[in-house]
Amino acid sequence: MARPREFDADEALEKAMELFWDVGYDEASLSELLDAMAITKGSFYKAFQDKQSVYLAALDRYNDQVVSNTVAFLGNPSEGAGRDRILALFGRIADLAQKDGDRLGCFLCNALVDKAGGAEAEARLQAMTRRLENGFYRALRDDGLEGTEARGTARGVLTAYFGLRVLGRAGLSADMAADCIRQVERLLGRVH
Amino acid sequence: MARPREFDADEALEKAMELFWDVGYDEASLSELLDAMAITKGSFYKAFQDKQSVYLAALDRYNDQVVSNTVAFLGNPSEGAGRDRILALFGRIADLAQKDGDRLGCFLCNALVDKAGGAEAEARLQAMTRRLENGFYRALRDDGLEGTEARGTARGVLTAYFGLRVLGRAGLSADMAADCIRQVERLLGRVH
DNA sequence: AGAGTTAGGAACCGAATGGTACAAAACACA
DNA sequence: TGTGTTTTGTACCATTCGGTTCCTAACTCT
Repeated sequence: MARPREFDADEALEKAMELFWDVGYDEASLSELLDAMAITKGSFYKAFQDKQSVYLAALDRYNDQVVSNTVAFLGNPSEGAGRDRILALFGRIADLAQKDGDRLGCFLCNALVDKAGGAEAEARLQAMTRRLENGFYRALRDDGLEGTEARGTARGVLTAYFGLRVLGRAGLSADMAADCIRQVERLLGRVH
Repeated sequence: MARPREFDADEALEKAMELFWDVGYDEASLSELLDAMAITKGSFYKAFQDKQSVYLAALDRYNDQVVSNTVAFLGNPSEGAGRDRILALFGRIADLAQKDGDRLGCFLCNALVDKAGGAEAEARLQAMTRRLENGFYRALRDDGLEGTEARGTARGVLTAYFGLRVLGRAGLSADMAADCIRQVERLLGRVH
């Protein structure tokens, strides 16, 4: 029994996430944010609390969508052996990154470096990082790797993942990407 | 034949670099910058052009000091074999990072993700990245690795380097750091 | 000491920042 | 067709942003 909302909150949050992903927290001004979300200031502060809470919501959204998707892929036996899933993930990232014009990188990685959004943001980022690490870990366990061995390798893979993501945002070349992949292969004992 | 400067420009630039390193370009407001550099606005704009040029100068300073130092270490035969130099570098970084309270990471890596400072900044960042890669490359060549092999491995090491730096800024634990090092060892064929 | 030159500092600038207040508009329900 | 409720858009808020102006202070050289 009231006026209905004229915008899709979920859609607006998606656009907010894309902006934060691209330019970070501080660089995304409120007016840019409103433009991206295609709403006005009134609606913004009625639907959400403030800029920071939208940032946190964007992080949650990234977790629910991108990270979950990635972890699910890593844990999906129908995608091949665990190490092949990891390699496929890296290949996908490298392909995406070497298409010039991407330069987005990984929101989690970017936000980790950004250090914005206060303690609440950091807690979410740490949780996401752990999820990713555990995704790699479980994929390696699927290949029969022993616990501590899988844990160590998972962390090495996580390190390479973030490194590749940074290079992707820096605009890595095709052959650079190929070399990175090859090193991950070696890390996983899958030398061609 | 004029009034002498009351502050050390080099020292002020050092402080500016430290602030940009810590919080990035946008998050470092002019007033914070002035506080850190311990000068007033008048001196700032008299001695430097504007905020961005100080940022560029800070990047140059990082290149001249930190990156040069790192590359020199990687190329110094008296520090042991090439791969041992690389491992020593990673060990140093991990040690520094696991001391809690650091959380600075690498200015180059942070700035790469930040994407601030315009095209001039990006050119410097790309140059620095190349210097680092070549530092790894030359260290590997010192161990007798063949050209393309050394290039590929250098890029894998560079990826791990950035990854470790991101994790360091995220506040990695001691055992996480140890695991990362172990994977680099494996990458270099120096399994213990 | 005086002239010339530069640094320092404070006042000031318009623009943009994140955020609030409030009236008008658009709906659901009676 | 009112009436109540919520959204929307606009005007407004203090504060801060990066940057300029300009006067005074401090110094060197003659």
